[in-house]
Amino acid sequence: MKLEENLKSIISQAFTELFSAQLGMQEIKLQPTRKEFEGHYTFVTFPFGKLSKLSPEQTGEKLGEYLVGSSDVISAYNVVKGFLNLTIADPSWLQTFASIYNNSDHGTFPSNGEEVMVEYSSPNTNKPLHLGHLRNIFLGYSVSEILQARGYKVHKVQIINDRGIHICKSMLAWQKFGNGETPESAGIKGDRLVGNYYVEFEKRYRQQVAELVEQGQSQEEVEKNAPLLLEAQQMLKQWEQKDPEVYGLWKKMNGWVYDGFNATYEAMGVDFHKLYYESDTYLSGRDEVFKAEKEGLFFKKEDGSIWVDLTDDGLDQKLLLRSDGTSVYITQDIGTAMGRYNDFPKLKKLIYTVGNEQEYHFKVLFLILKKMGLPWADELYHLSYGMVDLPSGKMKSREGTVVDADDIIQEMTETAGKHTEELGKIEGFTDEQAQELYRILGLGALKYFLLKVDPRKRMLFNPQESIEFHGNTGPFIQYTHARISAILRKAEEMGLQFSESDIAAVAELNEYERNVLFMLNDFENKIDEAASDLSPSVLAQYIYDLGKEYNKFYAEISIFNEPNEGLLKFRVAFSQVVARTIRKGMKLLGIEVPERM
RNA sequence: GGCCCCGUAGUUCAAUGGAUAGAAUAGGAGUUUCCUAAACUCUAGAUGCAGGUUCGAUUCCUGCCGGGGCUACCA
Repeated sequence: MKLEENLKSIISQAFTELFSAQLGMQEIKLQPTRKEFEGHYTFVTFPFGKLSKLSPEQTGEKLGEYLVGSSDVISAYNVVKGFLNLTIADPSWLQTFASIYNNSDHGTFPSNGEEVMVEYSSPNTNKPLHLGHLRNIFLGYSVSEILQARGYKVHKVQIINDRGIHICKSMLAWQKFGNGETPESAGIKGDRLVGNYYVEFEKRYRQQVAELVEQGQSQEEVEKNAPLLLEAQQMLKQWEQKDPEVYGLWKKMNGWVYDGFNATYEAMGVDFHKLYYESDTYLSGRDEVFKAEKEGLFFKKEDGSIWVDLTDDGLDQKLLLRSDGTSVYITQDIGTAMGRYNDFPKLKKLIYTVGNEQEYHFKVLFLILKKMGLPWADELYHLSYGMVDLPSGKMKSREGTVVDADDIIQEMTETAGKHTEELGKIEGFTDEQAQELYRILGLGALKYFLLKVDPRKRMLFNPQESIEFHGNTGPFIQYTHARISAILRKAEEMGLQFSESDIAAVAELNEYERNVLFMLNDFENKIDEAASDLSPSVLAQYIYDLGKEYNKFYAEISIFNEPNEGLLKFRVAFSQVVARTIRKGMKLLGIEVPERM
């Protein structure tokens, strides 16, 4: 039985015997004892005065006395006000350690038979990926990993916004202002090439608008009627009619973009099981809306446009189909959601990883689907995250303050290389090994930085200072792992083999060992918490704390100076479990961990 | 205007209604004969304001002040 379960059942039993009161295991909450007090687990007695008919202090005393007397799991207790602090006996810790050591699946839950879909990334094809996408991508990937460890079957998907006026703008600019260059001929990534033409279009368009305004036309008028814009709109119509030339160009340029995106995804170490393309789905949802309108769920205005009225739910009226019968964004989303439950009928949850500026959109979407009576509408979830700000404020493409994803990954890698070389850490590394290490460190720093913050909150990213490699960072954890790996290598050379009987040689644990064992024992709880909150930050903080505590142990204890061979073996095995837990935890954040650095 | 989110050390972030509000950085002082000093040990420093709910509030409620977002027949 797990340590905490065991404690809870003993407490429950104590209530029955001492106070003739029934207290279910679920009502018993244990929290880690604060550092400044003696003990490991704390039971708060304030709420149970009614059951014990005693003051909180007296309740604590009675319970503590009973617990120490009736079980050898608890070796001591103390009461401070309404807090009963319980000290776990070393043999119980050692027993806990043995069971974790022997369970190589520690940190992986058995399958729960449920399927979930996580949508993330979902870029437009007219712009390269930027810092904001990175938060999205790392978050979506990590959440997927966490849910999988928690026992779900996870489908990672993205929807690619591959059609629309924006891509036509890039295409038009490439046709009119380009020289027929390709990613190969220009020597740049395809997504950036296409993005450059989008920027080119916007530049020329603004130029044209300015010229026309100068000639006396009104700004508002011109913005809608500038010849360049009309041309782009014409192109979109041709695309919709599958005009061979336009369609061919669209395929070609999107192909470039996908090659570019894939290179970036690969560099980031993320993947997808299935891609949805908006060009396949943009017509879906229309029929359903028509149907629902006939059933009276939606209403039609005189001009023929179809709307949903959400004023009863505290929201507005929302357009679903234009007067000409064409779809808007949300109509497509209705269709794609239905399509997904069609593709995967067993889906339990559908999670959309999308920035919090779209909270209103998803609120409306989910409400509409619910009104349409879809049984799974309650299982839709918007995994909303805050923007990534720069010290200069918000990223704005117009002001050229957007931080490009490829650039930042490269910068981080270079910074990692610089630090590593300064510290003289790459002795014995080949060039390839060194480059690989820099990649792992740079990417690890970046991922950890973006994931350690509560996803819902807006956060600040300072590219100038780059990312610190000290303190609460990815490289700190990676470093800890590399240190432990060195110990394990040495232990292997010495031929040290831990077996459970070595535990007998451990007379007493030290403070660090107890703290670390407490945390190791808590690993699965943290995964569970991260999975139910859909928040990798919980886990990131946990791994950092674990690494920090181990570093204290490391600074204090000279493992190989230990004359007691059983104790030595225990400490090696202990280190081994910490390393394993760090690796597993970091994997759930999508972060690789080196053996040496 | 309406709706939503956020205000915590100089800075970046923590804290299922629980104890003396934690870390990390930056500042000050230390620790390398020994398993990797990207480490460790001291030290100094914070809940926007005003009420309420209760044994107890950073957390829940109300008002105010500050910051951001959404509120398109764009995607």
